[in-house]
Amino acid sequence: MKDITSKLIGLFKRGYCTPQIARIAKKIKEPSTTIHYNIKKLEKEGAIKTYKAVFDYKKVREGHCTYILINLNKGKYGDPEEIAKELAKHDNIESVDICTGEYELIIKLRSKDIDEYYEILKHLIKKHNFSKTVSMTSLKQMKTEFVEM
Amino acid sequence: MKDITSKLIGLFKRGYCTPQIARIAKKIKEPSTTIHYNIKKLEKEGAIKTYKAVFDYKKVREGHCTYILINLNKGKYGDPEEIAKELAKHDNIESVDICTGEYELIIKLRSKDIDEYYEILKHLIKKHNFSKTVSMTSLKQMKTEFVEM
DNA sequence: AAATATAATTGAATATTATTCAAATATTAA
DNA sequence: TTAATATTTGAATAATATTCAATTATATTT
Repeated sequence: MKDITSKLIGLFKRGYCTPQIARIAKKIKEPSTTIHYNIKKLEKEGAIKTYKAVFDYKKVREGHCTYILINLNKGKYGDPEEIAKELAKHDNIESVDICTGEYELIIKLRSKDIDEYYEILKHLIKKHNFSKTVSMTSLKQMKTEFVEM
Repeated sequence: MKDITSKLIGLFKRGYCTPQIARIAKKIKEPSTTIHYNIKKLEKEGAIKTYKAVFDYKKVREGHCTYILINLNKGKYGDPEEIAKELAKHDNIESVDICTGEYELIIKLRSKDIDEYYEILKHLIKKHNFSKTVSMTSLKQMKTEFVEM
């Protein structure tokens, strides 16, 4: 066996998809060349970042999902934006936002299970020296990435 | 003018895209028929929910982004799952999770600006009778839907 | 208001890509 | 070991995206 599946999941997580121009043309009853023109325009303007897949994350071994509110340690440990950029590179982190309110950062972390979640969080706290974290684990995901589950 | 753009954004928010089989085949150096077979399998299993676009949300009039932590009013106002399902239908809400911790729900809300955000939140509080909400507005979105910004 | 420039729409032709099918190979179950 | 099932693959076909040139609409300038 070649395990093409996991390669596909990796690629689809952030790209390797494309619009269905013919289907859209039928749907909104316009010529496909018009649709094509307008899509290319959105892409050139940078309004569209990428085309990607949305998964049933339980079925792709990322069923555990936690929102983590983070307080950073001020001073010598680098500025929040740098830390946020670092976090954004992590493959298990779906989103990273610098926020208003009690916490400086909010991240959404997906993992296989609670054990993997714990290992990742432990590692992140150590690496970036967070002064405080509050975790909210999802018991039921009703909607993700604008897609109802 | 036909304003095809806003129709496209609406459709791409949750679908009307498809995998690029030929490009994947080149990338991982396997025959495109093999890629095709494996993708169809993932789709049949329900592992892939949809293919969609990710936007630069500032450029599609959804630049304001807030995480809202919610406490529900117990009792007569319906169970959390029903409310979550209702919220999930809302077009400005990117995600809805039922959570552990101090708050029962966490939602991610995208709007044009702070005024629209305020109107939507006011409406939601009134409609679903939340007992408490805490808002964390994103000052900078470093990553969304697994896509770095 | 007219003239000009720019942007958007569209049909026809072409290039690219997905899909189907049948056969071969590999894996799993009996 | 055999039979059943799942996966891989090349060749042929069907469907789709893309290019191009022409038309129409919109915005800008005089």
